[in-house]
Amino acid sequence: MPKIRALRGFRDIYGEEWEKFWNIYEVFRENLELFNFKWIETPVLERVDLFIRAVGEETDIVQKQMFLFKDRGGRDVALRPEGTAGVVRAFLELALNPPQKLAYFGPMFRAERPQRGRYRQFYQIGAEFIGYSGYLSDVEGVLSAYLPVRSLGINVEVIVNTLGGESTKRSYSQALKEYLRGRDDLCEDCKRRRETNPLRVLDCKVDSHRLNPPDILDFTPEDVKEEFYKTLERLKEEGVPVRRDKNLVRGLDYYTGLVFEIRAKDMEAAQSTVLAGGRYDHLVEELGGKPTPAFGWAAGVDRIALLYMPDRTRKPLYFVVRTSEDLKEEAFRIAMRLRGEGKRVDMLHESRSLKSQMRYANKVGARWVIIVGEDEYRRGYYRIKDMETGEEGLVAI
RNA sequence: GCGGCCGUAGCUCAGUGGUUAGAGCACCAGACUGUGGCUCUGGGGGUCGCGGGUUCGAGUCCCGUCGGCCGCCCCA
Repeated sequence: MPKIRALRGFRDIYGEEWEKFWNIYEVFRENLELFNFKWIETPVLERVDLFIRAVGEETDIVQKQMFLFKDRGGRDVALRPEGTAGVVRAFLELALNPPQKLAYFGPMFRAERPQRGRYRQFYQIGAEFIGYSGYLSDVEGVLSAYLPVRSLGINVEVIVNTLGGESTKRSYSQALKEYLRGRDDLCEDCKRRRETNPLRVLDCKVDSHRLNPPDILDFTPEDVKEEFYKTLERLKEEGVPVRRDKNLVRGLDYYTGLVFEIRAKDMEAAQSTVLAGGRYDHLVEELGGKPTPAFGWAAGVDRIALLYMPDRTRKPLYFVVRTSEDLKEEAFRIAMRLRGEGKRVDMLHESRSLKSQMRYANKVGARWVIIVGEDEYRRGYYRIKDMETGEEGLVAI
């Protein structure tokens, strides 16, 4: 029989990596608890219109990366490519009153070409501040993202920029196009991009262009600009390693104001962005709610797992072995009794020689081996061996 | 979606078109029978990713396909 393999870009998360995922989630959970977040789990499958409206018709995510199909009722559905749309939909559907801080953790799906730190099913931890406006909520939003990452001990920097607002975005985009048209020293990709997606030219990896494009801040209203500077200052005061990059842009249409990325310093550029987000003041309205300001971010768990080394402190392992198969039941009883005392205990069930059981106990890292032996058992004892010192002692059953 | 590199044992890999495809590690079992690690000995395990083609003969050459990595695109 030919083996059935996982689909391209889909994978099994197992053992040590699963442990990492869970630890990363725990650290985020503890940190978000400090901000009084509520947790929410929304469906993996939604009507495709939700994402078209939320993420943007013209984005690559919607144009070519969604897993799309018709369900049995003929509805057009999609596996969620990101988390914000579903959370905002739920916010409206559950008729929650703003303000709300909602956090989530789960798989997202995008049909991209997979590579390291990029999978077709990937995991995000995200947080949404719905019904929050003002620069302090921008500050709180970035802090709620930075603190958990810092707790994980990852060496990062925070990069921020502002998109100013709807009208700013448009007029800036126009000005940028005109600026780029006048240049013939761009790479081939950028020459194409300057018409289709001029903002993208700004973070082109080919830095030989030596561009000096117009700054979006010059197109931003004074009050928004002031708040942006205040945000930057407050973040520095809070000890966040933050800097502005006027070329930072985000791929989702719904962002309106502050945008930010958290980048790992010890990682190749392709995987270095481990978390990103920003302000989206029009999305709630776009999905049929009242005008509601909001801010959110999502962390890429798969990428964080590449950087995070857990200080795994598991309980020491007790391993129960027996000298003959007749004592298997008794060994099992002892194992369960120790588990009842909260100890981590394991044993083999197949019949193997004592030597083989010992070898196995050693391999799986047992700290202590409980030896259930015939002689001792008759006298009402079992033997306990310290696998580090080799010392043995008798314990009454 | 585009381009490049790659695919041989569980893992890392070797294998000038020519017998029954190898190594190290890992695994299993023994080494004067109730005790792990070290050493020694032995053993199991491979449709050479999959499918075609060329050839007397293909792991080796060609095509396709699937998968991985890297770059692009894009993004967490």
